[in-house]
Amino acid sequence: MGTLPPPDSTPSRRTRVVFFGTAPLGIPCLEALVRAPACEVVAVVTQPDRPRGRDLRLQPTPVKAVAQALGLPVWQPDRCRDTAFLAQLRALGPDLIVVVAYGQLLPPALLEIPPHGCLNLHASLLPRHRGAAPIQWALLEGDPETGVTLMKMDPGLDTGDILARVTTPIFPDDTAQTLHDRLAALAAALLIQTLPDYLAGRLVPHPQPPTGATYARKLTREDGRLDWTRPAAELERRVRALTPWPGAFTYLSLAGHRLLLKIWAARVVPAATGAPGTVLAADAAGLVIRCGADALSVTELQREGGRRLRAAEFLAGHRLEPGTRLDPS
RNA sequence: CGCGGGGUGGAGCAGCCCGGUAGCUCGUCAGGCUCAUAACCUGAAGGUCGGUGGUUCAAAUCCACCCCCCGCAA
Repeated sequence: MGTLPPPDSTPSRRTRVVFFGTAPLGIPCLEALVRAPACEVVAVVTQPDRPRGRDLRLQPTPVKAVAQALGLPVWQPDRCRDTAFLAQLRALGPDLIVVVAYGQLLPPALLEIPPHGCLNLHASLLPRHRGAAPIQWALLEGDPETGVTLMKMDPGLDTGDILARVTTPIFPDDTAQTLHDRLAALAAALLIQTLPDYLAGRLVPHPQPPTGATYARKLTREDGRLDWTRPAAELERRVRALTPWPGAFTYLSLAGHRLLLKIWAARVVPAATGAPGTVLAADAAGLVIRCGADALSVTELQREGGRRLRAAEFLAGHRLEPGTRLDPS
């Protein structure tokens, strides 16, 4: 592997970029890099195919599917710290690595490969919500706003120096899906706007503030279980934070057995009486369930085996009398 | 062979085990009631019960294969 000439000495040469990404969040960034005239995406690194879907068949990652459609070379090392992979990457001679939702920590030996270093786009206002699920945790905690941070990667988990960031308000009806899509688009725009200045050395990296760091741990299916003793406002946020995955759910006893009930949309309505988990009303306007404080009017739901239905449609086929208890222990 | 649920008038469901007249909650249409209404009352239209084959005097229902949808799991 020869020494790369300084970028300034060959201004007409396109920047050789290797893109690391797995989840859909990175797709707009990848597409933007491919469109950028000053960049050449020389390879895409993504996680190995994993069994997914109803038959547990091996499926490509979302980023891989897009990369293949774009005709880009795709690499899928089991572990990106393996020396064989590092050698392969080094041989490619990237000027820059861009990482978005890749899913593995990059070792120092990898971070040192590109002359311009490794940039990461993270879907939060760092140092808040470092980690795997920043979008969901911003919603869960009721943050008034969130955003995307572009940082120069260091060996820590989302601890690198900040190069740029953009904020967006969290709207009352935002779900993890809508917020994700907005942040993904913002990330792509931020990357493309910032890249020329960064490559020209005109950006000063700022260390992350020493306080305010939180860790947004990965969600599990059990995080979706609604605890009716919690206040309705909190449960409403949880519904939006876990839509579409892993999904908020509860249980309903129907015809003698326990039925999984996914809650897709709900709003808070005032209520002062009734035990938590009790159905207060069930009509076309919604399925009103008493919570620890106030009540949740479920407007969209889905029983196991069934499709997603509006409350009125669901109730047309399922008799639900006021007084019914959900998720009985 | 990862586990499981389901496809029944326009929507959502019951009926299927124990074959024999197509049911419920809505919607639609017509009429009635009402100052009025998405409310209420009466009536009507609308279904080759996902497809193909089999068993049977007779299949939504039992058997075989196929197509499609969904939950778990990832």
